[in-house]
Amino acid sequence: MKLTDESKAFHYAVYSVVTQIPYGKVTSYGHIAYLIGRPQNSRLVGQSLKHYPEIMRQLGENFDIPWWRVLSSSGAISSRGNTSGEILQKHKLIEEGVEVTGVKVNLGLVGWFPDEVDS
DNA sequence: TGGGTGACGAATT
DNA sequence: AAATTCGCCACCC
Repeated sequence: MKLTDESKAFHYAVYSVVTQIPYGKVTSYGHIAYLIGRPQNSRLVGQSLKHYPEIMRQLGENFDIPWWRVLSSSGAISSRGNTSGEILQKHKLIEEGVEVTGVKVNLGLVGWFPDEVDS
């Protein structure tokens, strides 16, 4: 995974937003893309989270981020081919008091969709 | 370099 | 309510 200056900026922006999601709340890939001014790049937000351990290493950062608070716009835990990551995400959410029925959460209840965030 | 891909989203069945 | 369809676009061969 190679990082250009451009993609580094993107990843930093993503992580800045993800770290601001409150405990017990969730948001969507698309809303993160919106908040960082790249509304057409929701898929790239997913890729960023998928590879975040290596990306953070390459960026020289070592903090962890609450990736489990990011869901699809329908409130469902996104499928990624193997179930272990999804199971873990569900457990992490339940752990912080979020009700998960099947793979879904009630966004009206625990959704976090601000119009802007701190930069 | 062109085409397949995807932790997506909105609209449409 | 759930599955399909289609648009999207950076990334990676």
